[in-house]
Amino acid sequence: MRKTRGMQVSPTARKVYVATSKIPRGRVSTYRAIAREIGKERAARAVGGILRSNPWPIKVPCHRVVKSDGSIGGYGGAAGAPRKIKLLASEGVNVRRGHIQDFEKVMFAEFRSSHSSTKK
DNA sequence: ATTATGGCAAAAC
DNA sequence: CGTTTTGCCATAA
Repeated sequence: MRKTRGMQVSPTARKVYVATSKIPRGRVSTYRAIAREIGKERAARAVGGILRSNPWPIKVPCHRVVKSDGSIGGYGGAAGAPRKIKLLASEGVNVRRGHIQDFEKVMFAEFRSSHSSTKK
């Protein structure tokens, strides 16, 4: 993502937004997967909090982030869920009874280019 | 600095 | 499957 003049977020938040932006259209990822990607495996909850105050609702597709059990998760307030479902549906991801259909197939977690960087 | 609060998760029932 | 703990971490107040 390009740097936005005058807008600054904490380093953690920045990583979250960057990772989220990598989720392709028609796929979804999870709060936990993102937490792992940013190097804080147990910060799934914090990731949710960060996405909640997403400064770039369009550039950062926070609607593509769901819970690790495939259930829909939140979006905006309690009234946001239906909106999230609709957005996903418009990208080809369907939701039934509160969870993502074929979750395992649309799940995305390969943020880093596949060449395993086992060490750094 | 300290406390409270979540767009969560895993385990225990 | 569902609900209830318990743990975790970044924010907001």
